Amino acid sequence: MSPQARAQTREKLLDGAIRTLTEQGIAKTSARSVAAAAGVNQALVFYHFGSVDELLSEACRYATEQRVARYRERLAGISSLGELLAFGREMHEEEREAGHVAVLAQLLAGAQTQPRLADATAAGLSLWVAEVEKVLVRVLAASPLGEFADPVGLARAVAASFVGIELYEGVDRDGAGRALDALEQLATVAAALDELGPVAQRAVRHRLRRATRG
Amino acid sequence: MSPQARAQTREKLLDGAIRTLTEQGIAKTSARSVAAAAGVNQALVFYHFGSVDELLSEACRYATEQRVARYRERLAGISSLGELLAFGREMHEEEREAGHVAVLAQLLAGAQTQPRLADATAAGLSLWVAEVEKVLVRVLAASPLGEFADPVGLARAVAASFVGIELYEGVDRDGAGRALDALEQLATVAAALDELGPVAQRAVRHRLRRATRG
DNA sequence: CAAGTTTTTGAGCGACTGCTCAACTGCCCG
DNA sequence: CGGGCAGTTGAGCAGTCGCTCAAAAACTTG
Repeated sequence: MSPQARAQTREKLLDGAIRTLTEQGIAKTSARSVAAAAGVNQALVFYHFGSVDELLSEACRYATEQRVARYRERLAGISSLGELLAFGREMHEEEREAGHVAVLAQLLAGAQTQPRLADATAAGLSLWVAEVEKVLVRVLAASPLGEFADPVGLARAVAASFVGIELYEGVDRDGAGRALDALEQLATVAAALDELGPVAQRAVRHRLRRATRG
Repeated sequence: MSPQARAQTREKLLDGAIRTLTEQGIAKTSARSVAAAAGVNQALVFYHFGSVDELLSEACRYATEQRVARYRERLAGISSLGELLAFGREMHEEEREAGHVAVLAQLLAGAQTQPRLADATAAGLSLWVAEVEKVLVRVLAASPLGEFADPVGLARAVAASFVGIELYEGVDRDGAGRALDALEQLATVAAALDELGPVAQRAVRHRLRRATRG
């Protein structure tokens, strides 16, 4: 067998794992169902990855790295909270059928009781967190009110919340849409605060300093 | 058998389902594992509920109604975003071992491909959404800036985000804690805006009106 | 072409799944 | 006391699970 064949089969299995995870859910993702989605024999899961958990761990990394790399440029162009939210929405719609983000939601659910999977999922999610953090650092640095928020914590909150909203969308698409609308509206409000005149700006900053000192 | 015995066994199974769901995850929740946690025979799952899915659906409703009823009074006393976030954190810590909220996260993950479960989960989550919405309506009505936010959408965003942060906590407790810190800080900022003097208040409102009109 | 290595396969193991069922228990009512 | 019945049980069925393994197939090298 050629060395490319090995990589090809591994890739088929990784893609099959991601498709199965998003189409059938973590509960129905098995060596046989993944192999069927990949169009190969189920024994190859164990030949190439050793165990199902290991395959899922690598699939998590594979899917996340792929997506992060794909969107890195667009993320680099984001300069406001509104744009960040709009980006999240667009990316989610683009990838809906491929489900490369929902993978994380399914794996997070499965990871609650499987330490091996928990590590891989945490690592995968942290790739997104790191990207969001970069954006937030930039956005907050550009905002006169940026000093009143913690980009590190917010990046985690944004990434985790997105996972939750994604799961919610699976059972109530309209509700999830309205939730995203409300958040975008909130981002608009935040942006408007940045554009206050100098007098109002100073009053706001003064009040915020007093409030966040105690 | 007395009619109370029937209700007793059902309750044992419902509690067993919730415990299994949170301790083992959706993937390892089966008629036998739930029955073992409940201390009864596995056949009773089918005698009393007809199927495992039906048991999980009822367990979702059972757990959510129980929790919402238990916290309704405290929710009624909340009058700011900061208090709402602090409440979420407290409730989560109180129930960590019982896991009555994490149930929703596990069920949401399982519901992505099981329509029967999706309905029950959506219904369960909507109980929380309704409570959060009441709080938000009150909080926003009391805030001079309340008109610039949509309580219906925000309630859904808050509830879904909480589910996501809960899942995130399962793989990175410190990260989740920092995320909650950042959100509380943000709530402090929002509260501070409410307490601006009349001149700054008017400037802010004027700017927000212009920004959210377009 | 033959020998050797890597990859792929189908069959099969024990354990588990959802679910059924005949048999059994304990209670109410005649 | 004796049916009748709600509730409970363990055994068992067909199917899937993770995983193993010997053998076949595909490819590389001499």
